[in-house]
Amino acid sequence: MPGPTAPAADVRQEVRRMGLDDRKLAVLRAIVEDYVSTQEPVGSKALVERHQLGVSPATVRNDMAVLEEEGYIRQPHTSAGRVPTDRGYRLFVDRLSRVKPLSPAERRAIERFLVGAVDLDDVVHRTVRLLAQLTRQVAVVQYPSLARSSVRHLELVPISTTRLMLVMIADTGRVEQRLVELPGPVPADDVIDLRRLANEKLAGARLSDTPPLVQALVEEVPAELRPAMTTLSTVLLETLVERHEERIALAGTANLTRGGLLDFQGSLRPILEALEEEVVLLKLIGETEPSTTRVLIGDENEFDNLRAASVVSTGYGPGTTIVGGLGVLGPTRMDYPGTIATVRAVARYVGELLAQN
Amino acid sequence: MPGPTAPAADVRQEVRRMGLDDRKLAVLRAIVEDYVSTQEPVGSKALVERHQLGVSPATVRNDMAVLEEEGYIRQPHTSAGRVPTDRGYRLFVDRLSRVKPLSPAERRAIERFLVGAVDLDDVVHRTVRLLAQLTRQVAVVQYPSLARSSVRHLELVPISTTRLMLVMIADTGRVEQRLVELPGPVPADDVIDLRRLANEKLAGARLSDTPPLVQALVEEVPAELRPAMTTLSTVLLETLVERHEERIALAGTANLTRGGLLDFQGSLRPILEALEEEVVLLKLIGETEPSTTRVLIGDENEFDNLRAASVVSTGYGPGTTIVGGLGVLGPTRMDYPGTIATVRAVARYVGELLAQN
DNA sequence: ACTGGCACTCGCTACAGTCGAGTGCCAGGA
DNA sequence: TCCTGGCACTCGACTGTAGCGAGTGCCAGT
Repeated sequence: MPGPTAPAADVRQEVRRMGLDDRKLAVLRAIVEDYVSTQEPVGSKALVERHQLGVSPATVRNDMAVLEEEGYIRQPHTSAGRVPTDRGYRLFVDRLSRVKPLSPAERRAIERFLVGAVDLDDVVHRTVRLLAQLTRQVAVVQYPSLARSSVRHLELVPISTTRLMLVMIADTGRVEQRLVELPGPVPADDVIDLRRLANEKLAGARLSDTPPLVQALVEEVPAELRPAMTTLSTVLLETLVERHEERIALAGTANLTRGGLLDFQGSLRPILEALEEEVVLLKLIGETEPSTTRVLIGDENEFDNLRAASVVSTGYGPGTTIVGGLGVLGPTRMDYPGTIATVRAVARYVGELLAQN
Repeated sequence: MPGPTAPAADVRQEVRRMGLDDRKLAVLRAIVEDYVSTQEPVGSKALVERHQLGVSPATVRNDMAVLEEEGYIRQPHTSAGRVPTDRGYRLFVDRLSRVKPLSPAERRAIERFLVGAVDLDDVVHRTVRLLAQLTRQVAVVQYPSLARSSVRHLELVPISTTRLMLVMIADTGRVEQRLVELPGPVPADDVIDLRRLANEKLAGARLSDTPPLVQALVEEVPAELRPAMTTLSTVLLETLVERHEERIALAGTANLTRGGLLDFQGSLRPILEALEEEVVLLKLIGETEPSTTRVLIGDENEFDNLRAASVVSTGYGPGTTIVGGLGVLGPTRMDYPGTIATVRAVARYVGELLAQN
């Protein structure tokens, strides 16, 4: 893979090879910008009126014909203007747009919104609502992933003689509880021992590193505590291994109805269905790559239900580490530069907030 | 207020006074049933064909005219069939319908869905999805209300010398955590004392009864622990008094798109907006009355955004106590008997499940 | 290589006409 | 008194036609 600056040059070259000179790219940029703001197919005449292209509509038409042939734009109907294709948006995002700086008002909104959060739940809920409000789209925030957290403390609360509540507090602020059915009655003193032993061994460890530690723990434990510790460790491991434990917050679904029924080809159904599936959401924003912002446009998306949507997502976390993902989902006809800027900014602020705790 | 059987007789009498004999009621019932299943205005001819009314279309037309005059049905257009009004649905629900018994398949689905829940979160999530799936509508489940819970255990986990994580475990299974900023450094031994004292005083108490206990706790505590206990108690009380702490789970929003755009007069916007507001949801299903099932039809609803929707809700809890509410939201054109039956059944199963823990 | 001109396409809107479901009303019959 | 068959009427849904206009592709000219 080439270095970080190479791809732009590559793209430029490749684009050139296709016969797209700078003016044609300017035309594409103008089409995307106009279409995003007006939501109507844009024609050659309107284009030259609203942008200083320095050429006549006829010339623009010729450029448009080339752009269409290359698959960057298309005509909804023969007698209509042009609309960007997913490929057109992709080129726009990669080559033709600069990330918009946030307005001071937006910065203020972010800060005001996030201060005063008392709780991880609170932070996540505020974040997701903020993101939905600023981008006017559907926002998704993943809770800090357990896999990337460390154990801060394990607590065992007796419910009855054969039942414990296991509470795990992670350094990211997440708190998970599990009911543990013990194989037999365990006296209160033994519970204290179990807790002490477990904390000595596991506190501070990254959750992903615990399986061998838990294994050792079970083996080292005094014989009379062995059965209890075994069930305990089973539950504990399931809490870690099972990635079902990822949690997600969602907000702004009402924003899907903006722009009437034009976006999403008239039916919100598939979108709403996809948003109900945690697995789908996790794949969308659960960052796999480095900390770069990811933009998935239309059919680049792996889920059929989301073919009419775009997703902008990024990772967040204290400092430079990443503990979870967040992002927004909207129509392919989306203000990419603005959305990308907002998503990044919110992720950064949340990261700072987490770093303070 | 009259006894439990009186209202029906009252309604019958009042209805009679309006000149609605049994046949007219049968016509209304038939209209509601047909309209609910076909989603199209129902005419006199179709009615006599599909139901054994024993009279001619003309007679039915006369009855319809009366029903319309009384406000139970209306015509969308002059040359169309009749559609029930909110008032018509109300009469139907109160007088003309029996709660449908659940099918064995549904009972099995409920049982299968709810066994194997490991966690309160798990129970709530499974429940809300189950409810959405069975009723094919939007389901809402309130977590067990803190106000109706008792303290099972308080845990204090040191984060740093001046920071504690306060974890409260309630008997309903809810676990709440709060970060506590102490006024000054507190040694580890003192934290243990704080925990012991707090648990001695508060464990077992209903949360609504704790304010005086917390007050006493602060006063009784040794002087050197006083400042820490004071901040602790502040946080604790805010966790209880602030009813912001109610939590809600939601599922099935995709079901809003069933029935095309006919339901909800063409726009999901107001509905989706309402569903984003926790306060609204709580008012909807947070049961105020006794354990009876509540049905709110159309404009009986206090929120303008939900004028086109109906809500069926009830309380749930272990045994006969009630710790939270659950329900569904759908179009006024809804299978009320079936929905009511399902909501009740799910609430009962969840109650049993909670009773086991 | 760009531009003005021109013929062409085709979606959108308005309008007129037909069809048919459904109604209200009335006179006659049980 | 209540029900019924018959009949005229209403009006939404659908169809077909025509004109408009935005927008295009192409071509000849500079």
